[in-house]
Amino acid sequence: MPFKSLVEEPRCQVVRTLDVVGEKWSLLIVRNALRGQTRFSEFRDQLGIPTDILSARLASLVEAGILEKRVYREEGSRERFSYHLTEAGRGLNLVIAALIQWGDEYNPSQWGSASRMVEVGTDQPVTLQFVTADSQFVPLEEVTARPGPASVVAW
Amino acid sequence: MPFKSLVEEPRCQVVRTLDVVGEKWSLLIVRNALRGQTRFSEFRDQLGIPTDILSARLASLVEAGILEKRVYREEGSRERFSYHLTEAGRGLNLVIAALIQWGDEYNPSQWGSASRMVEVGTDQPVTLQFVTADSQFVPLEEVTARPGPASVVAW
DNA sequence: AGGTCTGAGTTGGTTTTTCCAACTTATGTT
DNA sequence: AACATAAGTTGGAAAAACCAACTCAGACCT
Repeated sequence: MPFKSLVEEPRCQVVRTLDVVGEKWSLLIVRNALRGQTRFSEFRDQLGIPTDILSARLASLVEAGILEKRVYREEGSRERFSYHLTEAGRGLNLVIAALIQWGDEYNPSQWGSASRMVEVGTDQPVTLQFVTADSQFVPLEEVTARPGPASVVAW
Repeated sequence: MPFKSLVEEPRCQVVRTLDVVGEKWSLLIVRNALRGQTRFSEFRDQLGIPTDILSARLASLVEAGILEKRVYREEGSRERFSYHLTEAGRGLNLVIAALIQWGDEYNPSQWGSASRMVEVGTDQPVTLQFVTADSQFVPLEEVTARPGPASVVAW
């Protein structure tokens, strides 16, 4: 657990979120889960992650409420476990999409994009935009962070 | 450098982006830079990061084109270095905003939000939304990833 | 000229994570 | 009974992070 303090929950959302998904491999597991993968062996084979780390990450993602551990049984097999995204886990496609979009824009690969975000029904590509409450688009350069209610002295 | 391979640049944007900002502390340095911090001592004091790690991260962020190292001289001091976001670095406020928004929604603090994203001129709060090419909003659950041009077998 | 201060690091040694390969466990099949 | 398989565990090596102490180069003071 990279940034967690035992005495006090960190105030900053960035820190709190990175507590949950900032460890190595965590977001990649979530990304693969968003692609529909649910099993230990799928994550292991697709990501090439060491199995002890995978085991630890799955446990901490379950504990963080991002994955849910379920029992399944395949024809002629014993019971096994699978891992399914919760609503909070599915919410992380916001973060994944941001990483994809930044990578496409500022760190493109010579081979083009490996994945695109699309609307499920229509397969139309979608992008992330900053939007005000009255649905006005705001360019990225015109957006900044300000201290909110929970900021006491520093952020 | 967490995920980098020397023989081949990874195809997936998520992996490529995490190569650059996935190490511990990197995104927090960027976040503080977005708040206007530029100096070694500011990052050190605000983040509480070990100085050798800070030194290494600043160097790798410079190398990745996210920060730019500049010389400055204060009244009655010798020349020193400061670190300024490049355009690519400023683009990371997309990622920071996604982390903040996810944290607010799925992992809220009892003290409320420590920071809000706002439009610079008006201070109106902004949120990240998925949008199609013809400016239609798409709810998060209706968005998924699909393989793009650079995906050969797996993603 | 010598001593002190300050920002920005570097260095050496310890602790924590990650990695890797080999092993285990609980079934179900042959 | 022997073998196969998914889902892990375990032990030891390598890498990364952490911490405290130290350096370095100019500015400033006496």
